[in-house]
Amino acid sequence: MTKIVFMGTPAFSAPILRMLHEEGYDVLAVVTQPDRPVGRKKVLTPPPVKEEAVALGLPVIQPEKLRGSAELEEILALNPDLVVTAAFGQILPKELLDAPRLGCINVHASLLPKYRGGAPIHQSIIDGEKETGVTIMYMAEKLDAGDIISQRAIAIEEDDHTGGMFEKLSAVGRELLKDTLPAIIAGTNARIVQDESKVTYARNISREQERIDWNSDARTIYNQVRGLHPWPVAYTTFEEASFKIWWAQEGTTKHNAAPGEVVAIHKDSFEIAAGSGTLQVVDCQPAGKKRMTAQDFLRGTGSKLQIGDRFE
RNA sequence: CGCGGGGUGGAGCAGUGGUAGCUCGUCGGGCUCAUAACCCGAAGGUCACAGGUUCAAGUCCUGUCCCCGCAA
Repeated sequence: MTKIVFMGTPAFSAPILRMLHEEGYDVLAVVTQPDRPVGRKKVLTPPPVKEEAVALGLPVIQPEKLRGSAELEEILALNPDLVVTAAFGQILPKELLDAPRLGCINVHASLLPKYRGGAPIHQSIIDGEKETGVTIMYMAEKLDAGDIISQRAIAIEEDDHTGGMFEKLSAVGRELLKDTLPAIIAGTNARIVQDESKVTYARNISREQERIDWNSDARTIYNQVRGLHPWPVAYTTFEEASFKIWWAQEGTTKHNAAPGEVVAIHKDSFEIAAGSGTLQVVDCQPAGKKRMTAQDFLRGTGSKLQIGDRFE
């Protein structure tokens, strides 16, 4: 039975771990990030992979930093045949990369060499891609640069958003890994060097990327809104305070207003002028309030909203 | 003790110390070929909690709990 050490952290990774366990692989240990303080109250919260591991009765290792740690020695001492990572969130030191007999493989949520980095799902939607997928690859010292073993593509639909794609891609990754593992273990798998000329990057989303630029065209802003939904959410500024736009669509009202101006108010939505076209806000959150439908916003806080008001 | 906004019928909000209101939803009725439209009516709130000031507190004071925006 193949001995595996699994390394992963968020909800994307948990189903993959579960699959390994259910398929009968010998998961020696699960390595995940330490419990982190979450939210305003800083409640110490275990990462989803830890909860999954505990539920499956698997040993958990949570190094603050892998390189040079006692936990690293612990992992090496387990002498796994294979290390499987999926959104682990830490760089693996070379001595670990070189250790397993079958190597270290990674499940990455993009069609490499496109979208190397920590936010491939967000970025591909923000970019308006029609297709993305999952890559299973050998890990190299350089992030997401290792040789490709297998890939599976999946469509990004018009109304897909990051949250939904996370789930879809997690399932695809789980199935693809399940289908690919036998060849990896048998040593009959493909091994394709990445075409460096086609590399693109998807760095972690910055605060600046979350802010809406009303000069952009409506399509671009829509992609940004759904690419940042449901986390970390696109925002703009209204009456000097931040204003989150949870969900929107491209509007149809014709206008020649300045970007950011309200150009239409409907019963359950309102439209803001973009560089071209309009963004029709459906779900929003004024500063200090909870998320609400545009209908609720227009009934209460936004009841004074009128044509010509300005979002910035 | 990081900064700030806020807790009022099911939802979103208003409310200047003196009878708790608005829009929507819900229920009943009406109009209509019909409707998410319109008309009439009804139910539904110990105004987050605990003290205090006052003849009188949703409103003023003090403390506690909770929610949210920003910053970490």
